[in-house]
Amino acid sequence: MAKNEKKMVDAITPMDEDFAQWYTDIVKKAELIAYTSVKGCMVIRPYGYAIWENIQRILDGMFKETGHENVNMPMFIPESLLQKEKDHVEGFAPEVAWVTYGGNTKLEERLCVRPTSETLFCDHYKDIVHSYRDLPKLYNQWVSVVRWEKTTRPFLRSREFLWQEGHTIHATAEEAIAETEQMLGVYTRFCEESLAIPVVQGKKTESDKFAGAVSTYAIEALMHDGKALQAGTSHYFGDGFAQAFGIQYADKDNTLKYPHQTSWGVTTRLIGAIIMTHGDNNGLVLPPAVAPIQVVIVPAAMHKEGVLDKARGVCAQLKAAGIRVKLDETDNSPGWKFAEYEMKGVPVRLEIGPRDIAANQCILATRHNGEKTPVSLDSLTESVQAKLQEVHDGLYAAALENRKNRTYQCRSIEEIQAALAEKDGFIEAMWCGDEACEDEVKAQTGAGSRCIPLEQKHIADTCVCCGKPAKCMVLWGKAY
RNA sequence: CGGGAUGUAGCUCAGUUUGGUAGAGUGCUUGGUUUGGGACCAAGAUGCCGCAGGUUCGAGUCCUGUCAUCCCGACCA
Repeated sequence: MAKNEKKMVDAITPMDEDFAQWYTDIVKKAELIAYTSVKGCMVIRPYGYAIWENIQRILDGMFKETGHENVNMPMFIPESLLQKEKDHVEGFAPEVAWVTYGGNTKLEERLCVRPTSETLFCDHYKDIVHSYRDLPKLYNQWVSVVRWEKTTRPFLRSREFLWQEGHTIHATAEEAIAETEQMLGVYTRFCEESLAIPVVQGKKTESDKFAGAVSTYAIEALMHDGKALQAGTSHYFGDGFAQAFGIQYADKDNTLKYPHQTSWGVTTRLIGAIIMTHGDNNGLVLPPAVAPIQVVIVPAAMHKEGVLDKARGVCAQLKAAGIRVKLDETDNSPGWKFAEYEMKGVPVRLEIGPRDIAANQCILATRHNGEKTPVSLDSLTESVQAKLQEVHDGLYAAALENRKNRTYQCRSIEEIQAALAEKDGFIEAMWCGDEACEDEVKAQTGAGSRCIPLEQKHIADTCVCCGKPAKCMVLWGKAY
């Protein structure tokens, strides 16, 4: 026992000791990723990819429900195309990867590997949008993009990452703005209802906007270590891209007009958010909606007559009810299996042994709080389904509680410094709207502006930095 | 891109100071005993010592370069 305990401690670095190492241990030991020989490019292993597939499936359904269609753009962008919108190219140029040869032929024009696909969509919209009848186009694609980051971390910042990028084009600014807001809402619902991650919706400040956008909205989540993670973004472009790319449509009154565009995206970073929101010192903790395995069945005294048959029966029954269930029939010891599936964050574990079978029950253990309760085999499916919902609610409540405990309202830079000296977290503080103050707060506290929350609070009358009249409340925090 | 650390078996690492036959634990394979919180015994397999140069009779060990990973900053989903 003592030996076993030591092993488990060795298995993973405690969160409080070294949060970054804890994170790295989890992504490797839960078999989410493997490194490759190219910096910042990782193998997303089956267990990690299965989480992404669940994210995709749910989000894709939400996109379809709101009228979007999937398309697929090429991964190469000619340099001249990338350069059509000035702010956009300036924002992305430093981190694009280039292709200059096709086979052994030097290309006449070098091609950039897409860091994002606004330019490709615009080039296409130019050809297919001519009339108000052609609008809107509500497109999305699930692809990978490349950004040549200097420092990389699995899921949080890799050079190639998987994402979805929605690109829509509308007749009017109002419609486009409504779309931007709608998709921010979709992301918020998804994070809260499927990932059990509470988020703050807000607008980015001018300095933090997406390259080429009129306005950028984002959802911000607070990780377990008190750092902020941007979990999704939604941009309104106005007609700037349309002008740069020459996209025009004839309106009902036969005048030529520039359409208005949006784009929005979430990435595999969401998996990083799940890890850092719900994980603990025993490993990953997955929200049931995206867990590749929702229920693992661990038979005890597996060799005893009837145990395996019963376990298989239970497995089939849960599977028939649409639950993602796995029965582990390997000859590893039960203790090994407990630790293994805890590491992998499986939300619910069922233990079935001779004693349980005799009592017509099994033991149901929940990963997030370690509780074990006996449940009757007669109503097992219902019990498991109810428990999965309970787990989700418990995860969400705990994450919300953590955010609440770590959100500080500050009226001066000194108060911010004092709050962050205790523990990193979100700072709610007023801002005059001046970029110099934004920079000053970051320089003095380490906390940058995360967003201007849609839900505003009145903390004070004056800017936290310069003391001039405040325009709005800003959410500040140290960021990933 | 600056500062620091590390690359040796699938994994964690020792060996580098003082150059001389490639090591341990764990995992893996096989057989047996086990199985209600990471079981035990026995036998076996596994190495471009990150990569490229150099010094040397001889390099895991010394020198130069390079690549990757981790941490801390600046930039970013």
